[in-house]
Amino acid sequence: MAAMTDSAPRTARALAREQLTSAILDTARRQLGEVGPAALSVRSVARELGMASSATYRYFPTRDALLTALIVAAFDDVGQAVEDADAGVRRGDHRGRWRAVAHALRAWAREHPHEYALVYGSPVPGYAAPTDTVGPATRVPRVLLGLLRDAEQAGAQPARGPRLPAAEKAALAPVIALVEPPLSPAYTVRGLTAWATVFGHLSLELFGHMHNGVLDYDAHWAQVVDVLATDLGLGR
Amino acid sequence: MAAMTDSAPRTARALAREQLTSAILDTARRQLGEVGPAALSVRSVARELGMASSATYRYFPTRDALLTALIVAAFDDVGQAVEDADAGVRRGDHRGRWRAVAHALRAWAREHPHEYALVYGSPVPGYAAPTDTVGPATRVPRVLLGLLRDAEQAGAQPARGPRLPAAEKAALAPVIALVEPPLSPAYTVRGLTAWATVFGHLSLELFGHMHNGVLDYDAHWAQVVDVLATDLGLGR
DNA sequence: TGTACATCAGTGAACGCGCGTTCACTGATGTAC
DNA sequence: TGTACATCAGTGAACGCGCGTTCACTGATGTAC
Repeated sequence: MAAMTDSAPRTARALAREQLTSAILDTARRQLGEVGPAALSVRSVARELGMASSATYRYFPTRDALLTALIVAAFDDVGQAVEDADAGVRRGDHRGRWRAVAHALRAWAREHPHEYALVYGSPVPGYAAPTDTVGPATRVPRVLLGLLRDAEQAGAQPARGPRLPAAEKAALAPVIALVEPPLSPAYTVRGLTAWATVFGHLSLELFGHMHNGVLDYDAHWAQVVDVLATDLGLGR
Repeated sequence: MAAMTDSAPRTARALAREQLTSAILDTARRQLGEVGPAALSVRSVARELGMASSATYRYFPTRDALLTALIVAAFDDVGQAVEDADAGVRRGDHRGRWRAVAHALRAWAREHPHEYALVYGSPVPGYAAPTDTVGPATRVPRVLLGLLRDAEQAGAQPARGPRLPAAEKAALAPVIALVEPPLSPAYTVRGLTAWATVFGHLSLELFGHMHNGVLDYDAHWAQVVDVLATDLGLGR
């Protein structure tokens, strides 16, 4: 008679299913952190959980489905970390927000190098990402764009750059439209450039291409983030 | 009596060995271009060449050795392309050189996406690069640094940025020392940042992370290269 | 120039491995009456 | 509340595959005298 607390799992079965699903996901995630995306195997996950490998097929119909779930989880994880970092800084402190976001992104990448590689590294051979991953993938860019929009609304101006051809303005339409009110094209170009710089630095650092050039990644990263903040015309 | 033209291969055996070695390498390269680094297999290369898989072990003692040779070849290939591009422009035209170099780099990456992934993407699982790859890997950075040094010697100045802490100057010592006379730290920071931007852009583009944001990669790339040229204080 | 021996290239079979996925099955849980 | 049937979860064996690498071998090429 009293209304049930009817969130999804009501029966014992549904509850068990929910738990095992996330147990599989957690284990897969742990193993991913050890062997990397290409070597992730259904059998080995099942082995660690002490179940028959065929049993996992009740939960993920295919290895690709498991990978997709991991990708979504990784995007959500980094998205959350970045959103939290952004939320922890006073709205008007745009440079502070940028720093916090950049720091959170790098910290996440260094703590989860294989997950970073899974979502931002070379594509996993034979795997084609379904559209489910698109939404979670935009969380990080949204934070960055939102912060730039706030800065621009507050009167910030990016460093001067070359003129913007009409072709380039047209090319950027989808990004520009991601936030409301929309970013100016000039700001968008700077934002995309900074975005590339950040991911370029992280990839070069994580994949070992700076070993012979830079002695102190922390110091250099801080400097790069500050250079970008200046180019983006963020406060201070 | 007449002095022999004694470059390395004199006997029929040595000649055959040289030819088969490069036949294996070429085939491996072709297959790499189709399946990517992680899926590259000794057996499949041998199959395509019509030889027993065990025979390849006379030439490359291990799969890793084959991968290493491919990595070196890829670095040399892109290094050559970039050096040629640089050499094709009048020395004093620093912006032109930068553009040519950037264009060559992207063209190479787009023509050889799997080789790009091999050398600049996520590490191949279970593979540890030996020191043989270090030399070829520096060809591209050397071109970039050389061009920046020329620009700086000619009086170019990078866009203003934040002050450089002593820790950062120290961190950059190895890069700074790569060219003679050495680059200023401020210029080095800008150079490294541009380097990260370029590779970040290429990785995001090649690995499909710009699909939903940018409509015209060519236009956007041209713009990014120009923005970087401006930030690097290169002519025009 | 010819012979005897050493070196090398290539073969095919085999070892041992792990993988993704399917299938017929048993037993437990849920549902309708 | 109890019974009959349907649904689901988990098992273990099996299929078929491809991989890296080793090994004993045969036959060709090179070298020393």
